[in-house]
Amino acid sequence: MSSDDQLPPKVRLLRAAAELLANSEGSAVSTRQITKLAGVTAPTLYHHFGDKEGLFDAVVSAGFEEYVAGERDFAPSGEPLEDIRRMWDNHVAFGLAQPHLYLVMFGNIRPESRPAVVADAEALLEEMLNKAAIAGQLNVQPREAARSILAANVGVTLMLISEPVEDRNLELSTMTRDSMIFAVSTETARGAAAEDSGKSSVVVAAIALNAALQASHSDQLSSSELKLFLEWLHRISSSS
Amino acid sequence: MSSDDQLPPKVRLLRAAAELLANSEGSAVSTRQITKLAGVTAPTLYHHFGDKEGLFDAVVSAGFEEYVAGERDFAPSGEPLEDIRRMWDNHVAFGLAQPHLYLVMFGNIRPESRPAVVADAEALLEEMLNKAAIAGQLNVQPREAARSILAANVGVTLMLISEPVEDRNLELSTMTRDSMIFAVSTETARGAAAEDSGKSSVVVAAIALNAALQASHSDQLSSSELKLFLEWLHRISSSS
DNA sequence: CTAGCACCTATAGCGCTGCTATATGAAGTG
DNA sequence: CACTTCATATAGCAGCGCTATAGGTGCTAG
Repeated sequence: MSSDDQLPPKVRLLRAAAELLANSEGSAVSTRQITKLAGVTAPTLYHHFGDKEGLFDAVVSAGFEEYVAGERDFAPSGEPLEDIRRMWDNHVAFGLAQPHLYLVMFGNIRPESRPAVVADAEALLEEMLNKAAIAGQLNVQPREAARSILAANVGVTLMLISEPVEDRNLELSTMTRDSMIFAVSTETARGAAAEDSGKSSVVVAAIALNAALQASHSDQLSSSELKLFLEWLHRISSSS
Repeated sequence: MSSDDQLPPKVRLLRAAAELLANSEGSAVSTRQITKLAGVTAPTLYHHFGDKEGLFDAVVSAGFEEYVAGERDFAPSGEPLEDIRRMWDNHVAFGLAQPHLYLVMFGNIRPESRPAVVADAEALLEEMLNKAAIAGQLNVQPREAARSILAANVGVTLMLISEPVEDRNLELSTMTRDSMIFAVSTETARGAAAEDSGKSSVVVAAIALNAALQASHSDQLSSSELKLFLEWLHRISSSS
């Protein structure tokens, strides 16, 4: 109907879907709205994308690259934990800027069906947490920390989206963010404590070494040795 | 069609909706399924509940009382923070036991539309956090803590629901739970491994682990394993 | 040049959805 | 009995995701 009759229908469908997803206020977006705006008919949509979810996945993966670009751009500050904070804030900002797209990406939850985008976001976080682990700043396994932080990050973002705009208080985000990061990190921004009741420095060091070994393949050990070594390392770093 | 033709249609509709919501696997629940199971026709539903969402709200508020009952029953342990942990676990357990009902309650997120059940759950948490605050165990305002903890709690539960049953790792829950509670509390139970924040590498991490292992005897490895482990550690830490 | 083929798009419509205009029955009240 | 009020049913609307079928388009082989 409108957007650039020159472009191929596939692109027009993508743009129409993205536009409707970005601007639709509350109600759902139908295939008929999309095809009408794109100036094509239904079978064209299903020829190119299989079904509605396929089209949405395509829109999401485009939106995800935008998200990833935001996550990666201002990453290397030298302080991994500070970068984690920025990734958290960027995640929330993305969700609030494009709530409908965000809801399609992270809010469309069904039992036992894990969207690919969640795994990607998790990997992104884990990557950064690995750097923190290498720097000895992590208290737990990077993978577990990534899952935990992402779950809280999504929970906060969903809660903020569901609130009326005027009530949205970003302090909820920063507070939860710092709580999570503080809890998984070795930061001591709090009244000092003895090491008798928490993780020992052995565990912290083992986690750091584990992450460092996986980041830069050391050739000091043969592959079979390394395998056993890593297993022992895991055993040590998994002990409470 | 089945359930107790004696009962008034309103109750039969509620039970049918609850049953379908509990047993439906993946796909959505339609009004036709509900009315057929209840043995009534469509206008009856709309006469009593206004629309589909009204019926679901009614089911939810019944389910919520079940949820609240679980939250309140084993509450007064004398340790408010311990009670918060139980409320968290009960929340997750409820979500995993009745995922579809939970998704209707907490996962049906739309921009600027806050379900009543969220506010109720928040109030429940805040009430308990107030006790912690009175006992001087709280670091932040109970209201803020409740919002933050609930957001993380919902985020974790949604993430667990979206995972395949066999992959569900409740450690994600306990870890996030303790992170949140620890961060808002005045508890000082942490193993502080104060680390010079110099750039760590494989070597530095290996040296740190080596030192830490010798300082505190880890019993995760047998003595022979430990001997070989230390040798490899030495090989790594002497490289480059 | 034409035949064949692969790709893309449109017409028309199926079965489903949430919902309702209208009508009928039942129950209580003057 | 007449009247009102509440509760249920018949029948159907507009919208949904999706598709069987057919036709148009452009490329390549003979």
